[in-house]
Amino acid sequence: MRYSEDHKAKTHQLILDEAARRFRADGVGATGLQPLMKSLGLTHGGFYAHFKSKDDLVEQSLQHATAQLRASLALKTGPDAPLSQLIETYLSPQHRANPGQGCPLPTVSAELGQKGQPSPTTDKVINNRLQSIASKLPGEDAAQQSMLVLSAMVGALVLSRSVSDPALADELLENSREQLIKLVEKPAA
Amino acid sequence: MRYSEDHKAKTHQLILDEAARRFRADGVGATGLQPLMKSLGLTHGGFYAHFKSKDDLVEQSLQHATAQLRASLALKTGPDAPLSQLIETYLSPQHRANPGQGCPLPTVSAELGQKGQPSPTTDKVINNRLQSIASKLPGEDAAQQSMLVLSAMVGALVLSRSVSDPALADELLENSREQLIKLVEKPAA
DNA sequence: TGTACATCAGTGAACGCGCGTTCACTGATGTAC
DNA sequence: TGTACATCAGTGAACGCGCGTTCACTGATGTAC
Repeated sequence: MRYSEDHKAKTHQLILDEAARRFRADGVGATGLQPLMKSLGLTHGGFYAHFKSKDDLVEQSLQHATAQLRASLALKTGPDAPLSQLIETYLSPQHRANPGQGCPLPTVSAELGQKGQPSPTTDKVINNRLQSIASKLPGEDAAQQSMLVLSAMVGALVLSRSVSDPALADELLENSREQLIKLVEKPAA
Repeated sequence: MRYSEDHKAKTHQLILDEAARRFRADGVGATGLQPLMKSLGLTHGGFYAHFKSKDDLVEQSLQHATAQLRASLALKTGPDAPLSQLIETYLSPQHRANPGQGCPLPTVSAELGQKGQPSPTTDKVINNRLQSIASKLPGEDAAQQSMLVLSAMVGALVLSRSVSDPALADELLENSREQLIKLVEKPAA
């Protein structure tokens, strides 16, 4: 059957949306193309009309997730929001509970890095975040400090999601958040 | 063939050693039991004389890695070494380059957490680390601060390993290390 | 306006592959007599 | 001391399964005449 002009582009976006969500929520390795396509009401064979390979989809999903996230962040908090607000959002229970809609660094990027297949897109995402953080930090070593801040943000999310005791998960998230905010508001001399 | 009395225990340890290394270096999902046993000169069928399942091996490997790490850390740095030394070791190029011998939190625990199958052993490892860090921190909120410190340590390692540009990987590791040491030596009021 | 043809997103069977797990079997050595 | 038997760590074929990928095919719609 032949479809309307923009039909293929729409399907392409549907696959990308769902893949970006699943890759972050369940992991790249644990996400099969067959179940993915089936959940969209499609058969798996058609996948290769849209993407060259699974690796291609992973790469595009990573970029897609980044673009989505930037857009949604721009809505919630303006570009000149204070750093504490960014930390508050990043280390929120909502973000922890919804990896599929969240930052790909603790999920997709970490998984690719562990496999020894890091993507240059991860570098871009990190550099972007670092710039954004550094621009909100006072002092001469804002660039250096921004790396510590980003590490703490990603690490707290990873740890909070790795733990089996919900109380410990909450503590890790809350204390990291509060201590980090305290740090960026009262930087050490 | 029948073997000497302690032969089975030795084989058990060999499997555990190699599994603990591979799970951290390559990931749990990417480590097959067949290649694992073959690399030890054994056939895969014999695996189930030693472990109930792959999940059982994962759990035991996580505990094994933790015990190994505690022993090697006790050798390198005494229990009353300053926090800066612990950070220096954790965020060293050596640790980043050798996940198979390193801390399981950024590797195995993170992977299990992402899959939604966190192990209580992870909780124990984290609690242990937090206590060790907090005991070396001054001030009343040492327990709260220790969570930020551990988050930063794990996050810096994860990010540094996720990046494709070696220069950026070095920067992330070095700056996180230096800024974190600066923080714990000159805590904010 | 009506008919023949081209297009191409999507179909679904099939491919080889590696996975975790099972199981009947092997055979060198320890034990019993 | 010599022989028959029990033990059991390790063997290797086989199981069903889901994976990524390929490919000949379908059929509704747009285009050409």
